[in-house]
Amino acid sequence: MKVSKLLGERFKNAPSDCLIDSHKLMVRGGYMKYMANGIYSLFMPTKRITRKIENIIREEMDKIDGQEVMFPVVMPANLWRKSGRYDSIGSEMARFTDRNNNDMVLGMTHEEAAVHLAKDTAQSYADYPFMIYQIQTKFRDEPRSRGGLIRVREFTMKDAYSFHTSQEDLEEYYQKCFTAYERIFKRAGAKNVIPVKSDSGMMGGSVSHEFMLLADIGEDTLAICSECDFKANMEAAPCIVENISGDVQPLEKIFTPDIKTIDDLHKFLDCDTKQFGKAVVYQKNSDDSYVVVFVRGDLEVNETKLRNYLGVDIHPAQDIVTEECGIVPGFIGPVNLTDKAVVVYDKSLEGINALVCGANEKDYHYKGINIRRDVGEVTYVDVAKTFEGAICPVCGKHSVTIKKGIEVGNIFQLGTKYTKAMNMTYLDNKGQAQYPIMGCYGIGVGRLAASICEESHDDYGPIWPISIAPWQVEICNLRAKDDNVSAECEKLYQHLMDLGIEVLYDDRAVRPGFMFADADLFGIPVRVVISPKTLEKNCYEISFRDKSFKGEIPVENAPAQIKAMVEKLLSEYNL
RNA sequence: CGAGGUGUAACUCAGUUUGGUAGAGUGCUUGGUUUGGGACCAAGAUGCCGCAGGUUCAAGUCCUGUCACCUCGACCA
Repeated sequence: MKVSKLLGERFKNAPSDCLIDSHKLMVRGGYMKYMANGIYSLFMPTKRITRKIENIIREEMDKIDGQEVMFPVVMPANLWRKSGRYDSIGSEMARFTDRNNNDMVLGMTHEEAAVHLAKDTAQSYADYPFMIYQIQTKFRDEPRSRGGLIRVREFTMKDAYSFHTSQEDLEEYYQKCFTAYERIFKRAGAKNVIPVKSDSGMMGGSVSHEFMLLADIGEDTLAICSECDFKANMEAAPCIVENISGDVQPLEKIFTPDIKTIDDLHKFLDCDTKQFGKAVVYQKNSDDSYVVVFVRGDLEVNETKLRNYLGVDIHPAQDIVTEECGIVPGFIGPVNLTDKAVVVYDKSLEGINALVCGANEKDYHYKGINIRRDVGEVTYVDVAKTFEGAICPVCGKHSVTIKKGIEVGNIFQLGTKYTKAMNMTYLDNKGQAQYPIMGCYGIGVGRLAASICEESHDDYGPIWPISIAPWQVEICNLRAKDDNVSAECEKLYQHLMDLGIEVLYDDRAVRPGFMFADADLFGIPVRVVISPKTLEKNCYEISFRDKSFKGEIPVENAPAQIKAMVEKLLSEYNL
């Protein structure tokens, strides 16, 4: 490809909306063009990158016996009614009616389609297990997209669905897929991708992992043990703390005028926040009834864990009217609390002998609360957010660290939710009808490309790993108006292409600085510079985008040498 | 959905307070001089000033409404 004909403008200033490096560089480098909120067109370099990522994914999926298929983007609502998700999913699913007034949806995930496709053709246990996958456009009407390709509404995703006749078989395949994912990310040149245990939602019992590319701009928070293998999404991470029991004290009501927050109370009483019981109020989405959660004063509530424990959806309480519910905001405590609310005690309070909590009365708190003595036997559950320095739930050391990550892939043991809902069965070897057990496995292709840019760039542009780089070699013609130089460039360009190398040739008559700035934005691993200067010495100048190599090679035999370099670079990504 | 902010050229932005010919830099076109890290000179093209309504002799500027986008939060199958 010649740069003079390549569509896509590269410029110095990124639009002010671009807040993260990968977004800035990919807009500045002519990789993508904004069309609407969360919707982008992609220029040729990006298409080439994502195609390479897709091919890596394809190869790895095929290796674990995946069958590539294609589901429709537009599906009838009735299919989604069968699984119940037409109603349970909110406005992130795009819906419309066709000319006959049938309800239709745009695919945001394809469990229903996968079951629909497989259901009538996999009726015997002998057909199992199998996995089908596709690489296709999804549309999810996200409340808010951000970060360029990191979080968009329309995106390309590889989604895979496996079907099994036993949980053991699913688990075995799940592990294979896990390994395949690790290979995919390595081969694509993503250096810092780690698998973490993730929240499996309210279905219970299911196992799922997310593959997280560690990056400060990541939207997910991860709890990672610095001593052992424990890695989990914050949402799913147990919070384990050491409680200081302290001495048993008498219950004492104290006057705390207008002291409503833990912070105020801490200043007022001058004691450790670990001795406070913090109350956080939620409401059930279903009927707005109240849920009061008590956690240790220095901790926060993990709403995902709370949601899972309650088994219903909740939201933070709004506009609490004491007269109606008996809850006194700012002064909530376990003693004499209204019975109208569901009360949840976090494990962090277990065993503390004397707590400071609200007295459920304006301007009063209790000191010396002993839950067993003053409230009775209660159940303690883990609903607190873990934190930097918390105790690792696996190795037991104070070694939890908190990091940010971008979710680039996830794998999930689905179970029979969809096969049951859509009545997909097979006959086992005893002639009994059974529901297949499913797993599902996703990778966001564009997000992965942007994430790799995020972790692999400098101030001047992306540094693409050669396995996914839009081209392997860029030729910079430093003097396009010089016939000699141009002829030499053209010759090398043709020669390298004949050798099967992907070449971008910058044939424009622009100043060197301009050309180098663009080359940095292209981020192509190997750069060949040809100018009157280099030809005088009868050589080309070669440099690597990651600055790991710079040198000159003689003109004769250059194509073979360049090919060898490319192959050596590629070999680092061949697993 | 809540709070805040922004809409003027392909990009960055000025102009809005105090109404009076639509601006700058970058990019683009043409010609020339240049040529190893975003050159210089000259000439040019590019605007529904988000949209609608209103006030006014006159609206980018004031008023009302509306839409879009951005940030934080909520949400995230």
